Amino acid sequence: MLRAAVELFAERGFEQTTAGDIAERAGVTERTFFRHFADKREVLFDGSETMVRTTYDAILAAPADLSPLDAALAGVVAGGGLLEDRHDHAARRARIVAANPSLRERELLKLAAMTEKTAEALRRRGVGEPTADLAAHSAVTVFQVAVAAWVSTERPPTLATHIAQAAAALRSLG
Amino acid sequence: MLRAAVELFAERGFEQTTAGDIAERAGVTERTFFRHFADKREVLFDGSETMVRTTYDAILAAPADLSPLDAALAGVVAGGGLLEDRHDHAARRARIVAANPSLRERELLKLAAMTEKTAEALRRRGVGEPTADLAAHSAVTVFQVAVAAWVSTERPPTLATHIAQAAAALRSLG
DNA sequence: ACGAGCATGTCAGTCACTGTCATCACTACA
DNA sequence: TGTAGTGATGACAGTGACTGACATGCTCGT
Repeated sequence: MLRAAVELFAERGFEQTTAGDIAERAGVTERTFFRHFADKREVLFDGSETMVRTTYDAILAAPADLSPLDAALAGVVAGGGLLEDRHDHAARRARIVAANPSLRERELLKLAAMTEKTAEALRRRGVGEPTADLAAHSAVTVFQVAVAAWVSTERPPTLATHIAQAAAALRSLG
Repeated sequence: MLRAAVELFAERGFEQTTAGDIAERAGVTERTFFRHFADKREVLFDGSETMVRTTYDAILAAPADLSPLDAALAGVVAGGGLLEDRHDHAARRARIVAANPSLRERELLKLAAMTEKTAEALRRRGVGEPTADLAAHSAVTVFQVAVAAWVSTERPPTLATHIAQAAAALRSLG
């Protein structure tokens, strides 16, 4: 079902694929498609819940002496680890998402969820209100920029490397 | 039409208001509603195009010796200036948006557009690729955090003040 | 008066998504 | 072994967001 959707999106594009098309190729009914995915877009964001949780847990598990920003970055490195061995799939997916505004929208919502959870984790580490928010935003921004660079490279270094580079660039903003 | 929509959203909520309802209260047809707004959500993001352009222009007009981040911040201060004397309206709008995930989504898309335009302006100032992206993201994050704080206060200081505070907090992240 | 252009109304159609009910496989348990 | 409960699926009808096509009326320059 998930595979059917990605195939069709890649072949005809997102808009040109109806929920019925996906269901048909997957051998189920349109109705059951919507029982598994809240809406058509969600198909492309299946693992995001897991990634957010991984990030959250990693922040709580990080050494207590890390700065808020470093703890948050440790989190997104852990979350990004889930993508590490799926570069091809991530790149294909990124191409589909980039081609459709409503999918970009959904992606931004997922990243916002990641930001919120990251801030929450930082707060549980005792970080104060405005700092937690800003550090979370910064870390997720780094993640976003790093992923974009990572997927747009043919035979890239690890995503973690990209994250480290982006983080360094961020710090040198002054 | 715009007023009709905001009223209805505030009264019954976004989902409980159909496009037909809005059109009816505005004294037009549903069809003409969709001629003026690309979709139902766009009603709440009417001025965003203007704000982005204002931000963009301000960055290009900023003193040449400002750092990338400072130039970007000058931009969002100028963009935010458009809201300065509409605090009540902004707060009402923020409440509606916060209550609906699909509206949050759209808001994030608008902020992403602002980020992109900001990065583009920085590049036109000669800022390099990764730096421009990160500075733009940081400035828009500051803007976002500042607006959130601004609208949630009864008789707040200016939005510009909030932006300055958030920017200071960002810099002290290390 | 006349034609161009532009906003609006009308109508039919597509598609995302939802509520409801029936069916069917599987499991627990008497 | 029979049976009641549970969960996944199918079938079907309905709502509402949006679109395309065509007709009508208004305004403005000539």
